[in-house]
Amino acid sequence: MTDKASQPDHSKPGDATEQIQIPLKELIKTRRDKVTKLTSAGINLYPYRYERTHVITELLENFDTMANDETVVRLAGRVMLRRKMGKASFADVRDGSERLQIYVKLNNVGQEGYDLFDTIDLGDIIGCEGTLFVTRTGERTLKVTSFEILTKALHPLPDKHAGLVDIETRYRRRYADLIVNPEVREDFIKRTKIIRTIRDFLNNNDFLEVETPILQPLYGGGMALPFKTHHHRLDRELYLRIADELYLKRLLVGGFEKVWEFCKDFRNEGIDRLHNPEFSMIELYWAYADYRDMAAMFEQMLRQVVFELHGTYRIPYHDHEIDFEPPFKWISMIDSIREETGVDFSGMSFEQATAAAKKLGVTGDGLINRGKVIEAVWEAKVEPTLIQPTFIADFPFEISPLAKKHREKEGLTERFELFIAGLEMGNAFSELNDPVDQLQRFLQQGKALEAGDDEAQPLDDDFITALMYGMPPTAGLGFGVDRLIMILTNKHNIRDVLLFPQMKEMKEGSVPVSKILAQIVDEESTGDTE
RNA sequence: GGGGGUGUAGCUCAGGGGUAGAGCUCCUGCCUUUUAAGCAGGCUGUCGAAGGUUCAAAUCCUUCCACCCUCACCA
Repeated sequence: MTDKASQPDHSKPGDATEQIQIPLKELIKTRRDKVTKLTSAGINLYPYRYERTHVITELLENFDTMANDETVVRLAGRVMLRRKMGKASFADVRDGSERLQIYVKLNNVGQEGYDLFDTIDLGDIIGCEGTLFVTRTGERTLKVTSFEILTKALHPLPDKHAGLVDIETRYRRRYADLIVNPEVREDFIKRTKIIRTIRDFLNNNDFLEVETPILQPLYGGGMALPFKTHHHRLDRELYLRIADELYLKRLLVGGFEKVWEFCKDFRNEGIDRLHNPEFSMIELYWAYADYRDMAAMFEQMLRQVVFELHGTYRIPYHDHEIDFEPPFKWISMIDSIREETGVDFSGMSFEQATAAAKKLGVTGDGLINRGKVIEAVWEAKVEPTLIQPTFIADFPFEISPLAKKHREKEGLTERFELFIAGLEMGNAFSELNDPVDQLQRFLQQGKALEAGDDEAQPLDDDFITALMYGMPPTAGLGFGVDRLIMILTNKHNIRDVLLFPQMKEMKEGSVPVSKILAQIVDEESTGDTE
């Protein structure tokens, strides 16, 4: 078919004059040729709108009645399969709700219409009008009396049976993944549903949804490396937020008593199955409450979200069944270590704790204070064992610079984290509101920064100023939305709950599709075809 | 960053020093209730990239790139 008389130009890759010789080009060209041919025949393959009477689920719900009444209906969707038998054809059309078979017969659409239907490729988006009937094999079907092409697809669809399996392509071209893998679509609908349920819960509990800066002059509220950027007019460094905590607390100072934010946060750290550089957190702050109150509310929220999605409190996650029926287990960090190892770290000095940790086989570079040592022991010995929802409470003072000192326990803070299936699902404090204490914590963090802890938090002068105006006693909570969704949709990798996960740049080995298209169009205009 | 694995047609995958393979897609023909429609015929490849070994490399070696799993650190 293709004339190979002219040798491909073996110039450098990326050279625009290089002749692309791959099958994909022929597939695209075949489709493109249909467009030019039909366009010159006066048919617009990219029209502006189509008047639908129903989406497919609506047709299926009222199928018998509408079939009996021979109601004329109009639907639109993508052609997923085609079965041609001479002068009649079947096709499967999928819209945003469901799939339906259509039946296109020469007698019903005329020669011109049937010829047009012949040009349709898998992936094209069409609109059709007709009546409903059931085939003799029992399949509910639309008998088409007229149709039009609403969008011509130039790129072929993945395999109609096997679908799109390659994980890398699924992430890089999520649109293709969504077209051919309906279960992926379902998972992302679940994501939206989960977030909506949380939003409803917070609204119903009189929490005010607010928005605070993503571009921050100073980062804080978490332990992480930030993304840095530069504002030209202001000529100053700005950071993408790693958390919104310090801004929400300023609102507590300002008199809002229950606030929350759905926040996109950014952390300049590794990418793996649990981490994406941008991710979603929900943070909420509740005046006149403490961390115990927050734990009770968090339980109720999760309970409601789980039930809303699954209709039960016990859900599968990999090899486990997770039971979300409150109350969740509550245990202090130090007690949990003692339960697991028999070693009691309470009251230990830095030196004693280091020695005890060493005996347990826990050592490391970053263990620069007592709190870090205890945390490291806990992470090694306890965290992996936490399958059922468990609150770990009362973290060491040194690793909790924004939490209030524990009202009874020396060296600890009023802080909990929730763990489910070994994943951290939330972090909450009785929020530190004594400006002097907070100032001292910041100064201590400054020392940690100097000591090589590059995740220690910088001093935020305006935040201290705000606390000097007075923040009421407050409980605060932040939790990772993506991880919660992972648990609730039984996904092992954060990329499966992010529509467009961060990927490295593709550098070699593939021809840009747009370049193929540009070359085809170029050949059309120069008449250099066939 | 360490260890293990993968990369072959648009998609799903075989092959494994000597002519590049299959199914689906696509193209042509037949077929007016099929359904992964069927039947007959046909087109299609920088075998991830760059080097090396060899008479000969998709295959063996080295380096690099991307992706997956895993370990260490962070949500």
